[in-house]
Amino acid sequence: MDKKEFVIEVLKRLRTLYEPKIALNFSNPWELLVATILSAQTTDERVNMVTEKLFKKYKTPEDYLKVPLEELEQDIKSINYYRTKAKNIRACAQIILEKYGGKVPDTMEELLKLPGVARKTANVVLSAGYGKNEGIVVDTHVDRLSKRFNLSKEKNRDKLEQDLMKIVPREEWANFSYLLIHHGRNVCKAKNPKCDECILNDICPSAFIK
DNA sequence: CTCCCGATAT
DNA sequence: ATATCAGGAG
Repeated sequence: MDKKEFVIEVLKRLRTLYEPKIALNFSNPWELLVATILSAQTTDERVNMVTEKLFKKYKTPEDYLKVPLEELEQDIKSINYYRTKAKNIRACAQIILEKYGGKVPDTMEELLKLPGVARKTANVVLSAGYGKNEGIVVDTHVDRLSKRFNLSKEKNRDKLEQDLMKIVPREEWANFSYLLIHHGRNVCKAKNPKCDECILNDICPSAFIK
């Protein structure tokens, strides 16, 4: 089984366990952008707890600029790096209003110009927000599982993404990321992977070796 | 490579 | 008390 066949089989099996959907709650691209900025180094579940209240108070980019920065900080206080993230969200709101007429950009190039947005965040917005497959979301789970699957040895996230883009069929890019993220959180954990109960343990090159 | 930083599990 | 979680900027 080569890498491409391996990926197809992995997707087929993981689909029986999880929905290939992002775990973040949102109702439009702007909310998705805010949620994704908040999700850096933070679990999606915690982000959802915060955004449930946040999105009732703040609807549009303008709403984030109406209140003092300190107020926004308090509203996201239970999130990691809340000061940096509050500042980035406000700066994004400002730029999106001034440069993009209030609409979140739908291209990689423009998204990467936003503060607090690198390829991971941009790929989430493009795939989950706009249904575009410009790249593959590579977070810590996709990074770790790709290496355990021997799909790439790249340490550099951007280069790892390039490797994956050559192996995974384009129409599956989004599914690949979200299925691996779910499996990484539940079974193929960073520290103590549950290989004994993993649906992939008969084909995984790293099964049972630690 | 350092800084940003809180919640939850153990 | 300490480990774990899990991106981006400078």
